[in-house]
Amino acid sequence: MKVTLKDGSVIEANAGATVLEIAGNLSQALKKDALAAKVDGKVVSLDEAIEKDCTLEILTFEDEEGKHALRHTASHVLAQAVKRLFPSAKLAIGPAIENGFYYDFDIETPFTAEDLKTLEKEMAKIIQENLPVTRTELSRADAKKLMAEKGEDYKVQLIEELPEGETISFYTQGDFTDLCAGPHVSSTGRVKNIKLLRSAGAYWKGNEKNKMLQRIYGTAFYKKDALLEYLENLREAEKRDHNKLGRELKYFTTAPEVGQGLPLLMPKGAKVIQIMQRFVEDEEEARGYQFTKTPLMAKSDLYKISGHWDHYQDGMFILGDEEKGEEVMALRPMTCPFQYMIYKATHHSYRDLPVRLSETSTLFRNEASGEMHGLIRVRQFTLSDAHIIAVPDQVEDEFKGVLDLIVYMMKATGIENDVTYRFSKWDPANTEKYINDPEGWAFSENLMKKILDDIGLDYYEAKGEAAFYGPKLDVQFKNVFGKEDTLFTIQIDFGLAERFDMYYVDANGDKQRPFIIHRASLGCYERTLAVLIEKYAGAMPLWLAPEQVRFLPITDRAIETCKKWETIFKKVGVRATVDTRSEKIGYKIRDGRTERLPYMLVVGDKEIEDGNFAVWKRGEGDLGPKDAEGVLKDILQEIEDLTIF
RNA sequence: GCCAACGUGGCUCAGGGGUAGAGCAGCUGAUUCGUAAUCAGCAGGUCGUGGGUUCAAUUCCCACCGUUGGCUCCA
Repeated sequence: MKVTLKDGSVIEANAGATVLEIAGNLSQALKKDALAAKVDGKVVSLDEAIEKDCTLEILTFEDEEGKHALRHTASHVLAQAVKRLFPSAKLAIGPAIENGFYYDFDIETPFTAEDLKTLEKEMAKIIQENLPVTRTELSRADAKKLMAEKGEDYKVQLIEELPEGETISFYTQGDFTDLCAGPHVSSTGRVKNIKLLRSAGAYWKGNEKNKMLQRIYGTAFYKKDALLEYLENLREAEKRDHNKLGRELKYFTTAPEVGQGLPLLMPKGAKVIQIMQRFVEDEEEARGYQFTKTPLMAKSDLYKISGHWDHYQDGMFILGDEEKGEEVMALRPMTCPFQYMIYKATHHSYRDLPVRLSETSTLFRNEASGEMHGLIRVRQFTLSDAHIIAVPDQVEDEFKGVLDLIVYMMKATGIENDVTYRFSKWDPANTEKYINDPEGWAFSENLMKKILDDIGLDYYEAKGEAAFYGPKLDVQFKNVFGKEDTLFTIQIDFGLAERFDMYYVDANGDKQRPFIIHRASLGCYERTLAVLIEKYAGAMPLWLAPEQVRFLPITDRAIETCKKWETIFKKVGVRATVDTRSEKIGYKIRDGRTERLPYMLVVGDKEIEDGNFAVWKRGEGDLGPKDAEGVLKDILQEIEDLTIF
């Protein structure tokens, strides 16, 4: 039998030889690090017997699939440890995930932090035992019988749900057997470096109507150094956590009396948001948007038309009790219906379209109490919102124009390489959540797909992530904990024009339904601020820095000169202050560094004499004395360079 | 909303059944200083809130509120 290797070379092997045996002929190093293999493109365990000619690729921890196999086995080791220490626990599922693995258990009492330590020790034992991991296949009936005998109700359910004809396989290590498609590494001894990270509740099948299971998250690495480095990186990343740093640097705070999800933006945070807002509004105006200012609340009637009353009521703050005969109002969770009323207030010819209505819009959403997170998930936020009402022919160009605007905003804030694009589609099975109009969905999703492919955007598709009225292109960002959130979004809405009876008059004098694009250009400012704090570890780009320049007088004699320059800097739009405290220069520098100031300009007797500043620049340190006028010019130039492309 | 952990002065934390401590920040005074913390003094907390157990609770128990991570949801 001929086995073709990754490098194209062909080796002879006996039919029925296992991958490991074949690999053994290759090189000791590769054999030692081998975790799994790819045979004809299919990932398999190393004990897989090969019967006929094939291509073979050995997978190590360097390969995604190898990493996956190791971590998947680690999750089985965890499950085995749980079954040993908590025999009554029932197994649900335990996959490898991006940076590790988890396993869900149904257990009477949730795991404590202590339990995790004990489990980790038990896992170490199982690893020490170096149990071979073996695969067996069973018929559907036998598989069900086996799991039912063991009382593994969840596994029985999983088997029942497997499609007809699917191979049903089990993996066994010592006294532990689990339903699993595999592949796995060859023995528990291969899983060397594990760490359990946390326990958490998780609903069976991710549905909150189902029972809550106990999930344990962990990670595993092939090399110990890599594990330690990963854990260290986690700690480092968390130092950039906007929720900690943003408070320390006085961007925002919260107060229990004000409420959950209602952050208070302090002067520095408010300043950054103001800068972004001005930037966005100026840019949008230049790109043909018109601005509106609409009410923060409306009668329930409006939301009944829009569909929010049916699809989004849980997410709204509702005022007034209908049963008491009061008028029922709701704080707005979205801007759309308000801007639609503006559109409807005028008759529109096809010649008027597209109409681009923008609004810096404060919205209210009643998030579940466990959901709030710093500035990223809040109950009140301000969105750089807009709706483009267009004739069908214009949708493509408008969509591309919006994407161009968003990319422009990302370049200005420097985050264009930190995002991923998600094409969010509906889930036909979930008629509760979505407008049930399969034709409309098909049309708008195809249209969006065509546009995305046309642009050549690198995106992935996600079912069940659409808005209730149409598909979305979401620009996703991961925070320091690896949690992903939507930063910007472009949505094609095929449903609401009909509901609101919005129309334009076409060339034949007939009424036609327009398409509507919903979009956010720089997202919601609170969230964007959070992202910037994490991205830059609090050191805002110069043009966004709430304080750009601080003058540091060395003695009181220099205060007057500093104040004079402060006025000059401010006059040309540079945000400058003077540190007039009677402290040593080292103390003031230290303070400025902690606050991540972009520039500190030190002024002493020498500088006054020579008309200089001793320049301290963030990231570069002490640059020595420079001509005062020249410094101002350079700073102004730098600010301009950052925002003009 | 659900699961877990946590809640001590503005911040970071120590302590622990007998009614609280440090550093930083703040204030006052002195110092006028050359690139990551000048010195001294002062002030600041009914230990998240409310119940319960106890002779006694900040410490133990319960509930609520809040914070953090996860689930569901989502800009």
